[in-house]
Amino acid sequence: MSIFALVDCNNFYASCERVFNPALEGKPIVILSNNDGCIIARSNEAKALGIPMGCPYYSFKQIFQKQNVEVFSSNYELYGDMSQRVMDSLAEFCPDIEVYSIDEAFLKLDGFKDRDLDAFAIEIRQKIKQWTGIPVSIGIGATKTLAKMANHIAKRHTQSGVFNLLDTNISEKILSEFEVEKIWGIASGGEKKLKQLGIITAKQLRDANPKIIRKHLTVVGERIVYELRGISCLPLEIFVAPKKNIMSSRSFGRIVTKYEDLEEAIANYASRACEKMRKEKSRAQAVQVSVTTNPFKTHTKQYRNGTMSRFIAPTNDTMHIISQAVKCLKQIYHSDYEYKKVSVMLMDLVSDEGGQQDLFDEVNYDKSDKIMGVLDNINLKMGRNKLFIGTQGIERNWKMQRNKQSSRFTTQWHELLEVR
DNA sequence: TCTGGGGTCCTAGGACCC
DNA sequence: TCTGGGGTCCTAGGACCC
Repeated sequence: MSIFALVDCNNFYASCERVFNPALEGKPIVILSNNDGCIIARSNEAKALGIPMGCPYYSFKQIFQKQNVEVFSSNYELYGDMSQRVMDSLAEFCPDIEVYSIDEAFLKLDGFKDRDLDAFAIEIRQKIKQWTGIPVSIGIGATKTLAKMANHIAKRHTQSGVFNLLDTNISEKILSEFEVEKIWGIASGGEKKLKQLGIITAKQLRDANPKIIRKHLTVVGERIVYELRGISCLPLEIFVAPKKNIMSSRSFGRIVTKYEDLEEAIANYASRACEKMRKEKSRAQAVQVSVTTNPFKTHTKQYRNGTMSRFIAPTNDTMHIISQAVKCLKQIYHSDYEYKKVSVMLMDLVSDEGGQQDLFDEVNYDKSDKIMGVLDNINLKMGRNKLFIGTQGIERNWKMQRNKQSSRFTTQWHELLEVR
């Protein structure tokens, strides 16, 4: 039998804000999405006030003022760096680590069977807090799905922040009380189908016929059944799989109708996506551009469309990709809509080393790679977008709003925390 | 006034082949 | 009247995750 642990940072974004601003301790905090649109993270105190996840900020503004809720725009530079610190710290304890998301990691504890796992988890938790300032919860189980479940319990129903589902006596009781929709991988669609089959608890799902579950929830659901039985179907993925697609998309800070503004935005998103792609050491084989109006403004004319351009050979050249993206935009742009969002997706990524060269060797990567290297180096040293392609424009008045951002304490010298 | 961004995996169905 | 069988590849769309 395997042993998995899921380590999950508590209210991660809110906790990051607190590390550098201890006065926030005990206060309700919310963090907003890009454009200060939605609530995407809440401290426990904010949750206790009944502020739902994903709700629009404007509809709660007054409540926030009345209840003295601290509001922050999202600060991904800070959160990303704090995440790195947490993950590096975890790796000190266990070499078999899968970084699952910005605030979660799976550990495989098979090599620690002889230890008191609860005590070990409590030690990890205490050290992470000491080294990074971030509180975490740890769930332990025989599969990833069970470790997730254990973490859910750890976060809500324990003082220690640690919960272990390996003990069968405990797990029987927990599974019989655990609602099926809280299981990792079961969302509202699956919940509905399971309820029609009379399955309400995790225990019922575990004991259901896997073939019948597969019929209704595909192989994904069947795997969950086995995972609940302690049979691991989802292995630890230590090596980060190279990305297959890279997307850059952003809602606008205001309504945009002019073609020129959209073109600027597309060029900027394409440029950003290309940077990410080169960092991954990949090249794309196609680019897809999509545009959409604001779906919440139901009284205005709605429009959404996208189109794709395939390249002759894989490329990560910003200039080439911008020009292709702009061609796509021209195909789908109509002047009579109010646009809210555009996106650029680089698709079918392949490694930039070796790999397939163009059949007729028309593509000479050397020159392009040199130019892109210079571009990336300058922007790395001098700051994002110091050097950019003309199409990206200068005014960028479509840009998103982010008015309540905290300092990037850990990644920018001029934003270091000052102690007076 | 005002509603995020970025991914993955799976399946069904069409196109095409022999 | 009546029209095979089996396979692969690709794509769009759905579902789900954080």
